[in-house]
Amino acid sequence: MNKLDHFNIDQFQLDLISWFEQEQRDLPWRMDKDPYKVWVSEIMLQQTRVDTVIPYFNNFIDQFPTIETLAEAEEEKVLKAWEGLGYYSRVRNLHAAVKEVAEKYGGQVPNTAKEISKLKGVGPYTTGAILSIAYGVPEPAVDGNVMRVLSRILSIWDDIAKPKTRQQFEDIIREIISKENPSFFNQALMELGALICIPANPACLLCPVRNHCRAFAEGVQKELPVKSKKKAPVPLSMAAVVLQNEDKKLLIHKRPDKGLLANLWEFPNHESISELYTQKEQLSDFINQEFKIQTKIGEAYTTIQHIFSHLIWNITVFEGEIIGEVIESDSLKLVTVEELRQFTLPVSHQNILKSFLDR
DNA sequence: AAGACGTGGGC
DNA sequence: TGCCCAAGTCT
Repeated sequence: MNKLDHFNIDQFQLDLISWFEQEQRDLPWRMDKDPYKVWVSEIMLQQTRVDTVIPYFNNFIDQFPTIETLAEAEEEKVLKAWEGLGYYSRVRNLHAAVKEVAEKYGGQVPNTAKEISKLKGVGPYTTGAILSIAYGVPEPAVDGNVMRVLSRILSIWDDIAKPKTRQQFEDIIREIISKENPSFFNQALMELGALICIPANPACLLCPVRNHCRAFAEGVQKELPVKSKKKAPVPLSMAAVVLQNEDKKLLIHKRPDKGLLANLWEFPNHESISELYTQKEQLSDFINQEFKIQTKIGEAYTTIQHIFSHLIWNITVFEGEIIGEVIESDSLKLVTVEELRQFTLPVSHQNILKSFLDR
């Protein structure tokens, strides 16, 4: 039994693309088909809502309008333009990949799946999105929307959280994608998922392809897609301190270039390990050894919780003073509140700063 | 394959 | 409040 038996591919393409031509949103990355802008938008849109991305995209393109300008930009500036968007490795990978395109491809984004998919941060979805939208190549671009929409239309009950399932959807898309307009076909599927075929309470009565939809016919649209639940985030106790010197400058530290919040700046902190001695003593000992400074840590004045996708920071926030000299380095600096604006802080540490200024 | 990797919004 | 999500990729 083939899922596509009795499925009218030509009529489906027509109904879907006609709807998209009529109803698509005006979005800044739809102004033209510049492969670079398509690329930037696709990276920003990974796991991120359109409304969140719009201002970031406009600002990013203002600052880095071309491959060349981004390739030549300093990482500090590039990270700053991403501040608050999350998944920061996206922009570090984009930066590295754009440099590669500048050097290896003369500033032209390559137009084959083989070459595009080798670029850092460009996986199967983004490869298909760039190829179809910027170059009109009929390549699948299977994201969460496409899996949700297709699982309903074809009544597919495989778990879309499994990596293997995405491959199966790619195989199906290869069979039904419009060869004449793969760009609109792929975008229409995603637009439909964003506007009509939404996760909860899909607006089937407004759907341009409901006559093609098996889940709608069977009344099971709310049961699809099947998606296994993610593990709950793990709570972690942490102590952080806003340290001032005699000039009221604040001590900040640059995180390592790998892992969580890589290369972002933060206030000195560490994970609380045992109950053997107080959080304050642990923090003090850690900072003295890690940064080779002497401090007088005061009292905790607030607590801040920050929830990531996979963990929760429960941060006890202290204030304190630095005794004597600080030897600054590439990863340790003393800055005024004004100067701090140029550094990229994760939202959790932006909140620590606010709590300090408001205390 | 499954976990790491951010954040803000909706209900 | 708490949970799920939103145009995924890397290891």
